[in-house]
Amino acid sequence: MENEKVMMQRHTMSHVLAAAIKALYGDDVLFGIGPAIDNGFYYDFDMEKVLTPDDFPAIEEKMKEILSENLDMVRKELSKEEALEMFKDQKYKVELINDLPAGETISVYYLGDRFCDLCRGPHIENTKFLRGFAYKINRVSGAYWRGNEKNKMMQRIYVYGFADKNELKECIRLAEEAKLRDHNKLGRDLGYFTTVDYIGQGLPILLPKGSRVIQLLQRWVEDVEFKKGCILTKTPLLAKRELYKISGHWDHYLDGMFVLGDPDDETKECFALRPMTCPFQYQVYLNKPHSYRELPMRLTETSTLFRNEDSGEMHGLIRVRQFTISEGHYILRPDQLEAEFKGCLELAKYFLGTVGLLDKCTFRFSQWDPENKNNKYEGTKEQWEVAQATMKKILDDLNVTYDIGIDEAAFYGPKLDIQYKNVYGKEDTLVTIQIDMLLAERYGMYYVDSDGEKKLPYILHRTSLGCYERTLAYLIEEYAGAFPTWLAPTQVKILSISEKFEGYAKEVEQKLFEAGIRVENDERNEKIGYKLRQAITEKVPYALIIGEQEESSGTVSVRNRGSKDTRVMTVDDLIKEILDKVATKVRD
RNA sequence: GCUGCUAUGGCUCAGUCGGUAGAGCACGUCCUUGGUAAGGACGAGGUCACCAGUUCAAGUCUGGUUAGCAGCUCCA
Repeated sequence: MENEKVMMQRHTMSHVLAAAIKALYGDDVLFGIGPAIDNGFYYDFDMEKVLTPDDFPAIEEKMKEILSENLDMVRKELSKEEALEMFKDQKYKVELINDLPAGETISVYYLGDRFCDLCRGPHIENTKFLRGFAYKINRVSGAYWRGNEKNKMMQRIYVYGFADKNELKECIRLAEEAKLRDHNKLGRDLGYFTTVDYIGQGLPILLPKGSRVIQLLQRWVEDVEFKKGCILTKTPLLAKRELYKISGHWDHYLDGMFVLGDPDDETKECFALRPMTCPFQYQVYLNKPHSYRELPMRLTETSTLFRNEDSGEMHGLIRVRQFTISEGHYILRPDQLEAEFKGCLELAKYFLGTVGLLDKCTFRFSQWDPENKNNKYEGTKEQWEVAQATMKKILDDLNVTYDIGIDEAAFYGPKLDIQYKNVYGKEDTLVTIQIDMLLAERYGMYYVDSDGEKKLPYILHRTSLGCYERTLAYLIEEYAGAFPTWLAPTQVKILSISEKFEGYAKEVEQKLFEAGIRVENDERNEKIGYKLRQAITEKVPYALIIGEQEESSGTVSVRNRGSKDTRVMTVDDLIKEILDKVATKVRD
């Protein structure tokens, strides 16, 4: 297969890179691993010299030199003892050799006499076959040995690599283009959000535009949820440590919580900001006894949460320490689980589809780790197997295509996570639907069934549009800042030809304003072309040009974003057109 | 949290060998009274992220802190 061939070329190139590093920086370099990846390859090194982009040209030059030597890639198989002897000065290789399963063939590859690496292969037979291979060093960064943060951090050199130089060019071009959509840049430039040193990491300020978009989303989500039979709650943003002890969060997630007071001093009150809404919303259920007739009880809340993420984890609006989420907890009878799960999934798909993000979403069935290292998960193996089997059946019944994520579950149950990738390809969870068969018991939540017995309900934890900050970030990236009319913070910008027409401009502004349209009037004494350019830069969907012709005929000249044509129409027709777009939430 | 990089007006960036700051855009005022992607003049705006240190002298050198970026790790 073509793809396999490219991956083999990339893999061989990683040996060439290692050989170049060896040639340039000597024999005391410790070598890690060097696999092929999607857009090229990387190699991990442990060395004194700290690499910077200034070193890239020399490394690329050395790689070119090695490639020009037409070296054979020669495979040799060794016994474990021979391999250990050969790599006795390479501690990472020794570790890899010792971890190989007994009986596994150990092979090494010689790149001429330049470099010899422990490697399973296969490889391109001779570097002359890599002559047309196009590559460019992308970046160098830190990476833990074997991906474990307890291990030493090595230097990882990422290289773009393709069989064809046009593919390489295209890859670099796409990366450059992606940068232009980056919400963390664009969102700041366009005035959606900002950050302030002395407020702190992960605590963005939503500026008027960002606030407006989130308000629009939030009102819409709350209205739809109401129509779906959800019950609104408003619960506190913090609680005493005792609440989190019941829920299990104190034991499982203390490090991730903002604690007010000394968590270890049991003689004093200690509060913590909420990292989730579950235990708060359960109190609504616990307020009084419930009959089976009352279920499902769909509790929802637009809920602000606080999570003390590690300092290096924050990213724009995607990973923050305070965020607001449309969080729901559905208390149900076991026989209602499938139907309610389906309802949650449909709701999420409706929201994501309408805002235009669903097409790029993937679904992940997040399961526990059966080994349950570090006691991360509550409950018994049997309980987990039941919960996961139930979820699998539901997903299969609903024809959901999903990946499985082992050790990605919540501590109380399996999840369906709806994932989205940012412009750099980094994936995060947008929406989650979780089955919880454990927590009701911890809280003593029961219902009285038709037979008069007290029974434990199941709980569905779910978000409907996920975290508003994160969703806003993805929307900025998806639309490159040019929001569809129904979501645009400013829908219309009025540009008058001169002061003489400001009276009429104001009249039009007022009419649009009264129709509920988000309108701005650019009153500066600038030429129309200049004002228009500003409107385009701000990515406003509608620019209205107003002058003598418009005033005398009671019309406006409409220039839509992305179009060079102008339409002359009455203000009423314009209002109708915009309100129609808002009502149907079209992607325009 | 880890590795590396970065920090000069709202934005993009100059600032040489250490001698207390500059441009363009944006903003304000005025002129221009205009027709579809930059009309003109003038003006205001900076404790050079913060705190120490070295020095006669620090935007510039050193250390620390904070924040931003990329990646790793983590993510209820």
